[in-house]
Amino acid sequence: MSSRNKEAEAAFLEAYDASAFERPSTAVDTVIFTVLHDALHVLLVQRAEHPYKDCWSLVGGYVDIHRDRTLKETAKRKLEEKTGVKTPYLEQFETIGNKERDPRGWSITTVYFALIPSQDITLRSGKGAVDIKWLKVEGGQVTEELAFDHAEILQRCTERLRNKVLYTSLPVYLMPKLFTLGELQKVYELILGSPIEHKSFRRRMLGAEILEESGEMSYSSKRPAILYQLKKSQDPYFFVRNLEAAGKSAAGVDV
Amino acid sequence: MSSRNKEAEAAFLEAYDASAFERPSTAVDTVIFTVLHDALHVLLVQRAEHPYKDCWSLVGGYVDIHRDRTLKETAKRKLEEKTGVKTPYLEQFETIGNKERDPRGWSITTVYFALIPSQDITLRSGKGAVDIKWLKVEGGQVTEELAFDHAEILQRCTERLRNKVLYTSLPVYLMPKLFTLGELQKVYELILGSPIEHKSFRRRMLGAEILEESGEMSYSSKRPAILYQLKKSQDPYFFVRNLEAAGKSAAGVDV
DNA sequence: TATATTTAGTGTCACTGGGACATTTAATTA
DNA sequence: TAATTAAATGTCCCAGTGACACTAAATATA
Repeated sequence: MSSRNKEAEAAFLEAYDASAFERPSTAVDTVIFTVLHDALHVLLVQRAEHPYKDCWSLVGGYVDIHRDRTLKETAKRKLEEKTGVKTPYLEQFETIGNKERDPRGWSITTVYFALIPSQDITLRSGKGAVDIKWLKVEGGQVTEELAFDHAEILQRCTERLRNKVLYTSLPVYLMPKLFTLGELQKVYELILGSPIEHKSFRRRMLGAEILEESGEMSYSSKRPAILYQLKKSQDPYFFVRNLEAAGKSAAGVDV
Repeated sequence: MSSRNKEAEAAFLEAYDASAFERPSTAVDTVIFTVLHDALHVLLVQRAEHPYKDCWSLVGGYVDIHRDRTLKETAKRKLEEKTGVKTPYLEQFETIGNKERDPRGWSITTVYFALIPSQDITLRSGKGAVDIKWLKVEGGQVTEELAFDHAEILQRCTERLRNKVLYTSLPVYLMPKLFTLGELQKVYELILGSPIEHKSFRRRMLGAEILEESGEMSYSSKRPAILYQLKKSQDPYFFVRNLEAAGKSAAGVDV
């Protein structure tokens, strides 16, 4: 539960001089996904300052025109500060700009989404944040109340992820270096929310020629499985043909 | 030929005080496509002011935080000012933000792309533009030198359009109210740059259930053709299954 | 040691969508 | 009246994939 103090926030906004700017504020927010305990999770930080003080929000911040050379650099910088991950799968999702989303006035945020494996990550709150944590995403939603329009962003972004997973190999970026096809399939199923016929799945993944056998095997309880890895210098993005009939209407289109 | 005066521009930039802003400038640019004389065209305006004075550029401008409620409204306003079209197919393409794209300093532009039928359009230069015209797009390029990074934007946006045309019905937004399947197929072929098998094309378009017979016929020289129209309240966006094998790597992904 | 269990991985069939291409249809024009 | 041309349909075949049965290889247990 977040404990947003509406009165303190009102006082803060009272003192805030929005008319000082003729330009919208420009931020970057990143929806950072990972798979944890067999569920899709998103990284959230608890805000240390007004507005939405103490509320949870996506990882993001203002573009720093002195430090950042590009928008994407802003996203990478914030992401690395929080997770230590330097080379995530990072894709621009959409840009939202309007008068209402931030009580301080006209603001623009460019939303990225990142996919990172949950291994080897040590979360750091850093300045500007009280706390930081992974939260389970179910049906595009999270149990905490989110700051600004972040709930809506998360919803749309999750839909986009699901939509892309139908015809791409994006989930490989949620996997550790080595993984079995069974493990990969589980991640697909967990994002899509429905089981996939395993023979078809193997046929498609192997047919896409984006994976290669690592030479090692996974010795769990039962029959060992081949450990695969992403081929070197593989495009970060590629089609794997349709998984079932793709829905009629497309997600992620700004109409 | 544009006649950009580099010395005058240098003087202008000399006088320009970039340090007055701690925020990037925020603009919207729209790649407005149409089909004219059996070729894909893009709408360009000739700049009246520095920088890139007299150069041709995409239709766009700064977000006006007093007039515009949303980013998309900025795009629509500019587009209507130039073409008179109020309800184009308008989709957000991508946002580019960096230090170098504008000589005045850090700038962000959100790029939209619009599809409009070439009928019923009367171009208006309006203020800020010396001239305005449609220019043929060939291989994602145009014969004029474009301002800022607009040549690159056009290139990428054209690629995205082509990619989408492979599996969507977007070209219907380039058509007049009534059109025959033959005419629609020509537009597909012209964007894709390769012929499409006509039986498959009809099967797909009619199978998508997005068109309906208007009741009227097109009486040209030979056998008359059924005039179709877009179904009322049709999603502005929908899949029509694959046209041939979709390429391996996806366009439009910000890596 | 033998058998059950479980997950990994394969074989194969049938269905579907779409490319290829031949055929028919309906108008105009010579 | 026949030729011409684009519109529209008929049909075949093939690739990709869902469905599902089957084999394989390890551990667990009797």
